[in-house]
Amino acid sequence: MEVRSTAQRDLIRRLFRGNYTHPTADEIYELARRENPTISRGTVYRNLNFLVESGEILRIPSVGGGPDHFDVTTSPHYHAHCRLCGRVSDVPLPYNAWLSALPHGLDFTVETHQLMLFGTCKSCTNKGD
Amino acid sequence: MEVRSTAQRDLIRRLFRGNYTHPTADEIYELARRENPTISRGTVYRNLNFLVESGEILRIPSVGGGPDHFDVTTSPHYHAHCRLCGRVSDVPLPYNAWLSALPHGLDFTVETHQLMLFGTCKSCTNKGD
DNA sequence: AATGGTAATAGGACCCATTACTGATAATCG
DNA sequence: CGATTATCAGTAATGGGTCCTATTACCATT
Repeated sequence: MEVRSTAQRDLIRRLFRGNYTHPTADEIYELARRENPTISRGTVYRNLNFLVESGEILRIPSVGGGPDHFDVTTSPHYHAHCRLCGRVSDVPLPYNAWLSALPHGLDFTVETHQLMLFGTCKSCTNKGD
Repeated sequence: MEVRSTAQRDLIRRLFRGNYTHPTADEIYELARRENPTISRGTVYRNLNFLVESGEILRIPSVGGGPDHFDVTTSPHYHAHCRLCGRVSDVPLPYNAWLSALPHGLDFTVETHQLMLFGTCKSCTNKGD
């Protein structure tokens, strides 16, 4: 299937360049609307899925109902979720670090895994609990 | 606030006794309806929340859109999610095992964490991919 | 430059899991 | 027993996301 370059797709790509804030689909939608007020939510979702498929960005699946986040850093790594501001940040813990600790003889074939820390980020802590 | 004992709450409690299948709210709803056909979804959700609050069961938050699962085993532990049948099983990896590996000087105060393995469970593997 | 084929779009309907609201029912206390 | 009010059944509403339909935009070819 031929892949076309469109203004909307390129806009979304640009919104990610140098953006390490792990935005949600809705945040991307709001940013995109500032430059293209008629862009639709469907287009944002479709292109985020496309960019994840093509390996340009990473999806950080929600844990427990909230929205998914997206990440320009495509090498797999872990994330921390601030339960006060809802923002997601990177955790400099080597991926697969603990997987070697997995017991053998598990009745389960592991393909991937997801680790998420929950707590309070620096800036929320500083603002006073 | 006074806590009352009701048939619906006790029924849901009973459905968990000896049930290590990590059911979803909907699975509990279907089981409950076999004994009490007029029980409502709202009641199931309300009581699952109640039982989680009171520490009688554990909520396993969904990762990536699916429904939450619930667990009679209340001591924290890890889970594996079969992406074929959707069932959740326990992983005998000591909780907090890897947390000691966390780098110090993180700009984040960790309160809890969630680890989920994704892959294929034994019975789905046996059924042939 | 116009054309055909088809990818991608805007906008909205729809889906799923869950929560919130609204009387009605019933468990507990006095 | 009767009053209080937690809990209930039933339904509407919510939030995040997908899917559908008509329309538009891209691009290779004449």
